[in-house]
Amino acid sequence: MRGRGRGWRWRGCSRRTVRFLEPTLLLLLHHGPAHGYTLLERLREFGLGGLNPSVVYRALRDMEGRGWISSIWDEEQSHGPPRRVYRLTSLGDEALGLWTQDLQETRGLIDRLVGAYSRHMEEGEGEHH
Amino acid sequence: MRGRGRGWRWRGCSRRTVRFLEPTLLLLLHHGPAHGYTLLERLREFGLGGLNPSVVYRALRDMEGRGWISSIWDEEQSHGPPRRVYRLTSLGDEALGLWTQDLQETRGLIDRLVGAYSRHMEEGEGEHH
DNA sequence: TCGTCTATTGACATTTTGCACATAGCGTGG
DNA sequence: CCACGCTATGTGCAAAATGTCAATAGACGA
Repeated sequence: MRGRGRGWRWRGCSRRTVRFLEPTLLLLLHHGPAHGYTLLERLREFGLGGLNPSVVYRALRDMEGRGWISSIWDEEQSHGPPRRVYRLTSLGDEALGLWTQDLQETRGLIDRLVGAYSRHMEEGEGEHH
Repeated sequence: MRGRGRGWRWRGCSRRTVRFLEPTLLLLLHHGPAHGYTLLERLREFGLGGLNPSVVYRALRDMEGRGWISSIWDEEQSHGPPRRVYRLTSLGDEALGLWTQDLQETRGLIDRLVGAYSRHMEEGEGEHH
């Protein structure tokens, strides 16, 4: 059982969600520094809700490893343990630009696919396969 | 070293490629039955070139496991070993429809992301982070 | 002090992916 | 006939990505 067998919509949250996690985080940080937990909530605005926190924190640490973002412990504290403040670096700013290009290319691909599909649906109308 | 560390464009071919492999294959088969090797070549039309054959064959077998496509050994032979002919099933036809919807949602998400990015670029012009 | 809410992190199992290689029929040149 | 190259498909495995569960930890109220 490879997990590929059953179901075309996978476990957990949709695969799509994770694919867009990093660019979305970069975008959110492009607006200004933020805490991880805050980002977690703001992700919902972009339809990336229901993500397991550790997935998000992991993404943040990975991006920090790449030098896209930097983090420090927040001085002033709220209701809880110390929080990290993440901030976009200039490298991350660049990365966001590249991601944006990449997303646009992806959109081009989707357009071609969906276009070909609907074109073929109009013409053929059911005499395929 | 998790592989996440370095480089924002991963090994092999772009990650995007694999994610669109299945819907593209379904679309190609929507036009009519075809051999695996043929599909492999036609993928280039959609910008999915440079894929390792085993990746494509694996996807085909997985999709067959899900009942989206069916295959039989081709009777007449060309220059080589026996070939399989893949054909879309009605279940696969449905799956293609669902995939198309999914792709359109994905496009919506991209639009929101790219939109937010360019909007923020126009306003702010470099006083962020 | 016990439970609950906010935050972040760690560890581990499962799944996905890429790659290298195995198999195999046919044609061709020597 | 044999080595070689081309067309086709399939296997196995290591490495990477992902999902889940649970640990840690401070503040706050009853």
